[in-house]
Amino acid sequence: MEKKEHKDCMSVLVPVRDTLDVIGGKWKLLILISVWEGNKYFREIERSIPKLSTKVLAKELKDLEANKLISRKVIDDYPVRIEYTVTKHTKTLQNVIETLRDWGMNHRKKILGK
Amino acid sequence: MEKKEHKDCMSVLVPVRDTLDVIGGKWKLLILISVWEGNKYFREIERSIPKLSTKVLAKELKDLEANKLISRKVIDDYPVRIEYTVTKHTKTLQNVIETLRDWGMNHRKKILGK
DNA sequence: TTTATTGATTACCTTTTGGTAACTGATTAC
DNA sequence: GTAATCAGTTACCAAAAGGTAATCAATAAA
Repeated sequence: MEKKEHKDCMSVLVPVRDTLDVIGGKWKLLILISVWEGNKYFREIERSIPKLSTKVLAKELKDLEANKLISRKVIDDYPVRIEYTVTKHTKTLQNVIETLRDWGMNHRKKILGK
Repeated sequence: MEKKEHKDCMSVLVPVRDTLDVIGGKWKLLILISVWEGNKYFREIERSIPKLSTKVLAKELKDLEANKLISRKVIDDYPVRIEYTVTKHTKTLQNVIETLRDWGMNHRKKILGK
């Protein structure tokens, strides 16, 4: 048997990578949860997450908006206000977050001793 | 209401981050699945994943071993062989991978049209 | 008039990550 | 003797990510 048969692992890995690209990274989930909790305005979100810079927040909000996990509404008040909120699609992440949390808690026990 | 009450989102985020640190990144899951499928030796794993460099593989295997997701066994044959295998702990990732895959598939539909 | 706030953008720099190629010592095949 | 394979390591360089600070126009308060 010279050559190995390979399972089609790409049909699993591609969507897994999609998910990790969308919610992975240092700030994405932090920002999502801040907005989820009710922080609506740029500065409000910025102040709610220590060490998060303006530049990175602006970029991450764009990414999240492109993935329909954040909606950006322009409010035409005296000073133009921008309102960020989570979407119906964001709520579908609940299960993902819980699964990652549960595995992480179990893993921590495994690694740092029972 | 000047100050907001904040939920304890850290009790969720810390274990979620743990999980993402362990299986996130460009190569970790790819390597894990390659070994899972039966690739046992360093060069064998390296060749099974296009574009993966020796240096990165060596580093990632160390990380995965530190997290008990890969076991490294030295076989004292004529040329010393090293055998990599997945562990019982690796198998507990099945559920996580499936959850990420399912969300990713659903997300793809959402973003790239119904 | 000066200062502060709003939601950002830009230039610049540092840190992290990743990739290339050469090389290690041991062994086996030619 | 020469070449190749094993499991890596090392030095060097390039790309990506991330942080800092200044700046923007609009408005409102002091």
